[in-house]
Amino acid sequence: MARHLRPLIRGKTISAVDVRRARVLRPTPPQIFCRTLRGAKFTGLSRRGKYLLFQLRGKTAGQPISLLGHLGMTGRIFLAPKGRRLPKHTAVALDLGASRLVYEDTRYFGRLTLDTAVVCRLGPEPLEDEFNVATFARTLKRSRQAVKVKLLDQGVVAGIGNIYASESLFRARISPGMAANKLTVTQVRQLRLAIRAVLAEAIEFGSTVPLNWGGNQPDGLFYFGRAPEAPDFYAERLRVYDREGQPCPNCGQPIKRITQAARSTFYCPHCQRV
DNA sequence: CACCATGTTCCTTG
DNA sequence: CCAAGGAACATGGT
Repeated sequence: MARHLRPLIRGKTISAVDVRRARVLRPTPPQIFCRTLRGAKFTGLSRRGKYLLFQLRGKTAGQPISLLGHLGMTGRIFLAPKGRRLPKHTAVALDLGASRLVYEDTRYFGRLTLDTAVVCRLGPEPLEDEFNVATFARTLKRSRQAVKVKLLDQGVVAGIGNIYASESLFRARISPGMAANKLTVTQVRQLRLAIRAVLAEAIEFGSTVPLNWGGNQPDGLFYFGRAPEAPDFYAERLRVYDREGQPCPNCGQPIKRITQAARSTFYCPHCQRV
């Protein structure tokens, strides 16, 4: 998403701010949000974990502004022509001249805010050098929680959600119920590599999906891999997630579904025994 | 009607 | 102080 949007918004100036659901700005007050962004210019866009970090320069003093975005479970951010009708669950629309940057979110779980405090609580970036075996092992040693549940903790390593937690453990052949502090160093090493491979592949997949939703596109959520326009070979992209009862791609035994911390976990009981 | 859903944060309990 | 579990948030799909 960051790679897709970066070139589209760079250099664009916000001429008007339309907030339709103030909830997604939390905790920034709507007034502050609008006043800060009106007249500001986009200078860059980066990502940290699941967060998008928009960089801008303010209207009056050209002061640097950080705008933080999170898509929650159902959020989408896209550029649409000004004339087009906004989708039903549009939370914020930023006027950029001929086009608009639209943030829409059916469930309004996501955020678009000036408060960037959450990013300093995030663990290492999984694809950077800071995510190393020593740190990862030390963090896991401190917890008796099931490793699957621990992977959802963004303070351990940033950016793994419920889908890729199951996928990573399957790839590492580790049982999701295993206590985090019981993993051997070999398993920690395998898990780290699995996480990297799974996420790198997911980003690669994302780059093949057209993200130019304009409200008239299918409701594809690109990271779920169900966008109808996605290339065919990605149908098999997720090996265990949402595949209860289907044969394991390794051994053919049926994939199981269990509940951990009130979330679904999918795994192969044969391939992931320890 | 019941149950499920890609995420985070707050509250309670230990 | 921390860990862990559960509810809450809000809407839509099956």
